[in-house]
Amino acid sequence: MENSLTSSSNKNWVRLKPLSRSFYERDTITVSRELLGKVLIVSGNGGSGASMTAGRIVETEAYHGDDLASHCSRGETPRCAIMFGNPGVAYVYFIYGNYEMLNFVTEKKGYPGAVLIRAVEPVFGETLMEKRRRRQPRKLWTSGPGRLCRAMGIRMLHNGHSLEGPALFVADDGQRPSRILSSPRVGINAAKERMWRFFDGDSEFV
DNA sequence: TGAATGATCACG
DNA sequence: GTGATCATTCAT
Repeated sequence: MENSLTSSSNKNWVRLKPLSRSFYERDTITVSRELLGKVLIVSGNGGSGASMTAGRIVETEAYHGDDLASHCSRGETPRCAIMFGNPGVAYVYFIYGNYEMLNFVTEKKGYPGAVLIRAVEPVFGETLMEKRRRRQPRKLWTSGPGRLCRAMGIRMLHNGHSLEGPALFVADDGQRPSRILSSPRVGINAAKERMWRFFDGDSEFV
């Protein structure tokens, strides 16, 4: 017998299909909201063995071209060039000398947009997440953009990687948050009036 | 509350 | 080349 919510079988998550490019090729704010409740699935361990982790997205932030807080607010630079490119691609950057941040490129090619993934709830591969997050309590495994990248093995090598699978993708398993809330973005000084942080109001991981 | 830690970008 | 800044995290 398998319970779809509690089973630890890989197959439940592996069988999920990646959302297609068209999901991402839309308004960044729409994509930010619709990503809540979807499942992020990451496979591979930098060549050092098989691994898979999965987490339900519970917190996102929108960034786009007409936005003083965006990396692309002053036009195209080497780092943010990927935001001008194809949607449905990972934009990963390294910051504060320590942390990777995972984003998904949105909007039509030529207009820069991305969604920052700020928190997920672990749903698969928790043993591996715990190991990667060394002794931290469960709630600190994936609550925060740097933490979730650590827990799920997301590195700079994922920058530019397609989100149409199989190494890194998002899938819809039918679950949706019952309450979506919004607020100003975290750690941002510019454009504070924009309520472009979206989160699951019932999640303990935000 | 502040240190850690290194890539990025604007400037010249 | 230089220095200020940074979509953070963790320990004090």
